[in-house]
Amino acid sequence: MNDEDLIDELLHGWESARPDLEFAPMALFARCNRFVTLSMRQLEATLADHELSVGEFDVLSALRRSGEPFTLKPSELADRVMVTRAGITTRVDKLEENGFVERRRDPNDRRSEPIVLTKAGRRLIDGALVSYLDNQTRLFSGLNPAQQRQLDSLLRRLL
Amino acid sequence: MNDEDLIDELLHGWESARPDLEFAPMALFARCNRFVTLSMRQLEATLADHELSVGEFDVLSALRRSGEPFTLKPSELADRVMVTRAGITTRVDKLEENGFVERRRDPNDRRSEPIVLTKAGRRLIDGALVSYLDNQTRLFSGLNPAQQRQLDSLLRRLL
DNA sequence: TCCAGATAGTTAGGCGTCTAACTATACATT
DNA sequence: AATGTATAGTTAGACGCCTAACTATCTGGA
Repeated sequence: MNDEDLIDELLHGWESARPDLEFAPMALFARCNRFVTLSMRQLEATLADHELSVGEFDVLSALRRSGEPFTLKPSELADRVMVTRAGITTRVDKLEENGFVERRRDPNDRRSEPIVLTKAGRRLIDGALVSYLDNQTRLFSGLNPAQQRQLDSLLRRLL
Repeated sequence: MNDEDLIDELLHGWESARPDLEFAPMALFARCNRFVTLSMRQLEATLADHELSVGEFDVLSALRRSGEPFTLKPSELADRVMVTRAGITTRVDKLEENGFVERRRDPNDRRSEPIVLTKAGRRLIDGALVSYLDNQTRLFSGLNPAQQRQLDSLLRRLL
């Protein structure tokens, strides 16, 4: 039984239990959700080859794409990675322990602890990025370029 | 700054940091992910009006659409709700505590503990279902029916 | 200058899920 | 019938995120 069947089964179950209601939007969302969930699992497996969790990858990514000097404050990271500051604290704890980032001091504001990507961190993210992009490309390989643009435009409308 | 901006910013950040790589699929997935995440938050808020978590709603749903006598074994629930059995145990614990389901005994197999929807549970799910469907309909209200069919067909291809 | 309120980050505690180990029961083979 | 293996469900412990409370520091107005 594949995923298609599972969601169709959900739909048919409801339609026979409550023929008075309209379930198409529910099934549509279920498919979105399922796609994202399955994709995240693949992503986790891909990044595990680099001994990175998705959360850690996201932090290193934000630092990497911020450009020289690859430094962001925890609050900036929280905004970009869309996680609370508490979440950033624990991710940075682990990354620092493994030597991929360092906490510095801001001479102008002693409350602030800028996070900087180390050389090892940069090597790691640059390597993992290639695997990540390969994976994302593969996710959508069932769609031709025109269909990918179509999906993108539908999602933009939804957001 | 809305979500569109956030993902476009992600894309532009990468494109200037690594102009040698192709980031369109990454951005496409980011949009899928963001849509699902935001939608789940709305769903949580909607179901909170009925004092239900999404997880509990899923369990009651599976029982409701299984039809008379609204009974499923934990292992069947786990398959349909796509959660491990351990997860079902804790959800059922809470639902049972609140009187929405009951654990019965299977005379043919004493290992098995069929879960049955109570009258109160049925009232609850039938009420919450309407809110849930309203919410899902609203999620996709930015798309016309043809666009919704288009999205559905793209997702089917992806899964 | 001093203090009230804002802000940066961490810590504590809770929630929901997972995996793995465990208990109880059923079944199949001899 | 006895025993080894499979199956149903629960429990234990870890993980990662959240919210809320906390500490330290900064800033603007009396």
